[in-house]
Amino acid sequence: MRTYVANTMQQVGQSVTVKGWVQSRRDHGGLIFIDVRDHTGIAQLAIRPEQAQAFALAEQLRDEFVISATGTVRDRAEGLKNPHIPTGGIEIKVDDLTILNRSEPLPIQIQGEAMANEELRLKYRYLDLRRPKMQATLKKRAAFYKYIREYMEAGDFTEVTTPILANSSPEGARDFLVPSRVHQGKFYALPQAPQQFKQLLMVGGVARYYQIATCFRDEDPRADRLYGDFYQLDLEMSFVEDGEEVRTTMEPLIKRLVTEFGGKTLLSEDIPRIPFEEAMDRFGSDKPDLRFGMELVDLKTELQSTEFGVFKNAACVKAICVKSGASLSRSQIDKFTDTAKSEGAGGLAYLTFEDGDVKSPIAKFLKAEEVEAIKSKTGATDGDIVLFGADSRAVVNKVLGRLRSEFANHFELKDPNVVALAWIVDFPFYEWDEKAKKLDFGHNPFSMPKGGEAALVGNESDDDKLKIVADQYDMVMNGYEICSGAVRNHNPDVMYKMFGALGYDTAYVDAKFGAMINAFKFGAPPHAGCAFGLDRIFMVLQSEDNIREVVAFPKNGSGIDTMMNSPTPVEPAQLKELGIQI
RNA sequence: GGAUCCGUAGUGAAGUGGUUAUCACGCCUCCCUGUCACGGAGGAGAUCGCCGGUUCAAAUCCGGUCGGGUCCGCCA
Repeated sequence: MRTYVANTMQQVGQSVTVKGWVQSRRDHGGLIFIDVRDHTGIAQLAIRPEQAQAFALAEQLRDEFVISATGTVRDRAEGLKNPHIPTGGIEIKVDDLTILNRSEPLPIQIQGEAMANEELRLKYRYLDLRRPKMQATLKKRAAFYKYIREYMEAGDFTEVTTPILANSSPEGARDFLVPSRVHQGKFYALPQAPQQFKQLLMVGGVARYYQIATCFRDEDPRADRLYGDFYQLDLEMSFVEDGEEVRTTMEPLIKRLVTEFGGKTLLSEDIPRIPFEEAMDRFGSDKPDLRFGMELVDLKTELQSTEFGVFKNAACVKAICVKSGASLSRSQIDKFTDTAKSEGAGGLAYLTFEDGDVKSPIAKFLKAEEVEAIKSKTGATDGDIVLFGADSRAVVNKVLGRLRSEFANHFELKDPNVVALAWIVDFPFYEWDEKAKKLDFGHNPFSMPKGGEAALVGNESDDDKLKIVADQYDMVMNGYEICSGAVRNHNPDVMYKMFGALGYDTAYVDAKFGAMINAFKFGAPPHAGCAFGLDRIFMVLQSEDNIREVVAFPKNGSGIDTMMNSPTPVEPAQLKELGIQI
């Protein structure tokens, strides 16, 4: 029978068999030590020439050979103990050794810190997973799911699985299409989210639904966004009064995941509700990191009569004050300027307050009282730097919002042990699509406008429509969007009107969302819900800044699985059977 | 689709125009009875991602290309 390495400590004086991998071999000529590793830890084997067969085999061992060793557990003498590992007080005097499998030298290092070369780690992920940190991550993730399920079950949510072979949906992300052999020329699509199914469950009388759902999106990845498939805690509740009911139902879970499960500290037990417009004004982002201040300050009023052209001609002038930022070197400021430009800024104007004086390339364009007003409004004191954005409101927010985050990184203001949560509410229903020069849905076309059908009355112009607020909410965790939800539109008439406002007629809505719109005609209860991005939440809880670190087999940044070599071409015969030509 | 950074033995790194490209780990041979990232002696292993250009001379400078990271677009 096999004894786990971690349990050998309790078996002193007894014979045990341990099985695992060779972590290291220390061959002293007449005495060989083997560190054997299993999923519970590392223990030392001692093999002497008296056990001739075992000794001969031990001489052949190399790193990562798979072995079984039987021997007696015994206490180590004083001075021979290893304080660095839990089993350091004992060792196993081996009588019998078996090589279960051999191993070539590993193409990656699995001891110590993770290698910088992620490409190789992913190609040999099955080896990378032997790393204790990765082992711990997989176990922790299983516990994470269990914790969530227990909360949902206790909250009277019913887990329902929904189809993986679903329909292509015209809005949103690019679909993964799946050809049908039986119905040639027709395609399924992998669900970007179980959105329509869960709403149909509401119509079907499921009071509270949840699912740890696999979602599929064929969009370019980011450090915090996986390519291809990822996991959401998807949920929906019927007969809710408003979005607040969903938020207060789910908020305790997230708080407990942060504290009880994740062992981190909440910035505040009180989770703020911040309207979208306010978030954009104060933080320049709809997913602000609230662990630090450095809020955007509007200076248009203070600078209304300025002669400085850059400020005078801009629709919007805002600034952020970076505490102790006067210490930044010229080249550091140049780097932040490049960042600002990449976000659409023409440049990056700034004022440095140092030695009771103000220093800046633009100081000569500003009147003394203007500098004073800026200093006062931004709260700048000696040693600070104030940086400006002057452009359209959208550009200013984007630039300063990005800089706010970058400066926080630079000055290490993001405490990794603290988690700041916020609900961003009241998203605009429609957005102006600058490329297409027309209105489009902001977030989710299935949301209820705040005020219901009445919100649409009298709003004929694009400007009016842009003011319509959706009953939509995101949860934000340390600057990451971790949840998106809404009170859904369960009224077919309102649905037709919301699409109609963008020029889509009834026939279009019926064609694209026929099942749902039809279902809503048969007594659909009011309902609301949301979906939490589980990979991303887990990433933050694990203090990782790359989401691939918390996933067993992620695709790389090009959407390729270099380990399995997918995607791959397929046999012509397979294509023919599906009626597909490339 | 765009921007930007990176690419040097199996692995991780050093090397910013000039002898035979340096180091650590790993690998091979030998020695070693208390190590624990054991130690000692010796050895093999790199057309410096690829192609082209500049130069008397290129890992190094320039252009292109391929691969990877990050960001923008995109992600209802």
